[in-house]
Amino acid sequence: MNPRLLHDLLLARYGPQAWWPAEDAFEVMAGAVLVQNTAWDNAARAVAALRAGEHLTPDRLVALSLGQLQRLIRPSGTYRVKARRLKNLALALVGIGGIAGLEGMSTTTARRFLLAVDGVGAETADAILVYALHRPAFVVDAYARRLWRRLTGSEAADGLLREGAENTLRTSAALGELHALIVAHGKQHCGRQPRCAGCVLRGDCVRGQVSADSRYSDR
DNA sequence: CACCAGGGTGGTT
DNA sequence: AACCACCATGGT
Repeated sequence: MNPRLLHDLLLARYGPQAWWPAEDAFEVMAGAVLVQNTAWDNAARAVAALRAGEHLTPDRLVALSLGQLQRLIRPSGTYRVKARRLKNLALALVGIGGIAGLEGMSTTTARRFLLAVDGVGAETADAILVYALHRPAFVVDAYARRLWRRLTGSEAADGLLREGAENTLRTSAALGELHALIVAHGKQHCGRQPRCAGCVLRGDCVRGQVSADSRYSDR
């Protein structure tokens, strides 16, 4: 399965996703926590509330009481958990001198730093790396695993999927677009019919856009 | 009414 | 290492 081919086919079908419009890096980071297991519209309400109160910096967020923070982000769901996680992240950033401290790190160092925050797992860390810091990182999520499974018929460790994509595409723009496209494809398309998720590569759902012989090409 | 959404953690087997 | 309950709101 070639990530570049997948990127090109999905892009041709769904178009540019213009994902994660945010005013600054910390807004992306907060959004990445708030969207965990949550529909984006609900996370966006919480982000808007934080923005409206001008709380979207590490220092301002740390200054909020837990109760105030919980009240502001309530529409995003699991708000007691997320309030704690946002504070953990903001506090960790304050500890390294703010966003600049994170931007000064190499991508692998930044990734370790983010993963050390209680409440930031691999998916959230990679989303922050690619969408907030514009690093070449690929977000492996449930859609990507399912697509891989259906295209190849086998399982693969998250790390292998991630490195495969990162080693092939190499730019944050392409890797961020690929993840967004996979999500767009995964949610809008054939949610739980096992035979359908691979249609973009098989060419059988695409109405003449994709030739049927452009399917497998192992990396 | 059930089920899901741009997950992660902590506990149990 | 593989499961599992839990978190909790808003939309369909």
